[in-house]
Amino acid sequence: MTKNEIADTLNEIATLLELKGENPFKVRAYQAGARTLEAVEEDQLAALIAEGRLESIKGIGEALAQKIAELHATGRLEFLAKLKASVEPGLLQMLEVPGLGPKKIKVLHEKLGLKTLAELAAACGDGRVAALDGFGEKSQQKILEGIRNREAYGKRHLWWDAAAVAEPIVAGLRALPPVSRAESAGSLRRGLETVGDLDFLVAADEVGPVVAWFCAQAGVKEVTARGETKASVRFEGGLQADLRIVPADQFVFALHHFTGSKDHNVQLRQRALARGLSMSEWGLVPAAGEGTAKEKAERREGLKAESEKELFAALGLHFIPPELREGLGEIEAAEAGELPRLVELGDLRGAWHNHTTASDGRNTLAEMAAAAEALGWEYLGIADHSKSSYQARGLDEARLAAQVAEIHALNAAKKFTTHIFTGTECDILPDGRLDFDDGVLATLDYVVASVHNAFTQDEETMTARLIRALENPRVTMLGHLSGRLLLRREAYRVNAGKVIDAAIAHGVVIELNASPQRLDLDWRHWRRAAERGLLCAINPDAHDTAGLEYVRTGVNAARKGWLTREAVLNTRPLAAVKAWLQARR
DNA sequence: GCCGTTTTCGGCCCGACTGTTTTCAGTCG
Repeated sequence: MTKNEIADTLNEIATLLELKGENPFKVRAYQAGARTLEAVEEDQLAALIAEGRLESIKGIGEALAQKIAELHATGRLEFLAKLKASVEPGLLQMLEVPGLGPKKIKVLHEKLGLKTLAELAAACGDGRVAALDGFGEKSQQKILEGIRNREAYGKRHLWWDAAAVAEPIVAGLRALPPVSRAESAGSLRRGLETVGDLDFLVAADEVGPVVAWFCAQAGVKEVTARGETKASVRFEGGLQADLRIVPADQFVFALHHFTGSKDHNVQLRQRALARGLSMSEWGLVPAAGEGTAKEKAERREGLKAESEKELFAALGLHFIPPELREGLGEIEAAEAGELPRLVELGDLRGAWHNHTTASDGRNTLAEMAAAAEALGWEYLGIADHSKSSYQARGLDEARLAAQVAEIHALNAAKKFTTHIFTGTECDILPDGRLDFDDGVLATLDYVVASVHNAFTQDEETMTARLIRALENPRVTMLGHLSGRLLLRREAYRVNAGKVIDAAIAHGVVIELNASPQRLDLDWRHWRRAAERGLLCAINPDAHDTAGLEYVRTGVNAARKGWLTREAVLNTRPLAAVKAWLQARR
């Protein structure tokens, strides 16, 4: 196991112990051990284990050292297996309900004998929860809402998670002998922030082996449909996937159809009709004449298209990238030849909002720098939390100064080709002041300002708070403007339009936080904001080396927001970025 | 479970907010 996987395991133990009502300091010892481990470099960990010197690390004693060594060597832990077996799995799910923590769950379990979310919902429904000591009407209502939200949200999945499932499937389909083409379609292909189910489209001259492979994949829990041209399966995680198999000459039409969106398709079909054509998943055929579109397509009366580009061209349009197909004016723009040249993943040369083990990150500064170099980035910004974010081990002035010195030394040593910028993710305090004073901020290359507390302020207060922060000339960019967590937490109340106006007025960048669960500021704002001069930074908000790759979802969202390379600061080369930051100081 | 010239037990431990409470416990970031 890697150090971060071991740390995950220690945290899992902590959660289980907490649910069992263990000594809270023991729980904290496991959590502290996990954090300590993250701050160790991977090869250093292997050496410490080999030399039996794990216990020389502060925070790791005899018990943790033994468990870490066992996990490192075998990836398994008997202690954890037993612990897991002794805790009802339903109780772990209850932890995901907002407002429920280990203490309350323990009470619900012991006093009412509740073991599952369904039982909990029922107990809320008939008032048994409100009657418990320490609970009341409001708690009961909040729990019920939480469970219902969870059910509603549970139908969708983060794009990142869905893509991780879909990509090996597309690769697997393409490797099958009868398959000439395979793509995923639907909202996944359009790069939407959440995905309902997966759609796969295949061109193949033989159906049987493709359906058989699809239904027999690892992770398939249930085959819900299995027909001549179509199959549906459900995976362990609840994700549903549909497979459609078409003849090669229908592939392009079907791909376009199943990519959607519905609005886009409706508009495009209207356009086709106005030109005497009928468009469907079967093909693009003359609207008049004998038979349905399907029959005409089968008689090969329609357009032959090898690519979507040809399909759009037949309707007098430039190619519309899938991300833009939301029925929000892309057809008009394609007709006028005014589609933007959208930013691409390969345009990015770095990013700013990233964490290290100094605050709540899980990889050290050197590990993050090495990972950025491996991605070919010219620069990497380090923006660890500021002191008020106590829970994230935010840095105070002294620790920040030490980190700045460490970064300067790293740059001077030229160990990595990637230049490291010094920054902070500075808390915006409830009144709009910043967590560090200007003198401290002036020692940094840049400042990301973000809200991490007092989420319940009213819209006017929150808007004024953000604008006050933007008025500080030391602020370079605004972090995750709305604070939303997709499928988990709504945005706080804020007038995004006014905040965007203020950012433009003060020359402050707004980040497109590319963390798969944030994608904040939402792509729906970007087109108009960028037209009015707002500059974007696609920031991964990485908390470990793998997290740097979140820029991929960020680019999806940026493309959905019609952003060009010019609108995104981190497409600029190092020298240009240095000059830009210098000019703002 | 970890730590220690307070050295083998007793302390470890942020602050705001919410909802439940007559003074606080639990949750959350």
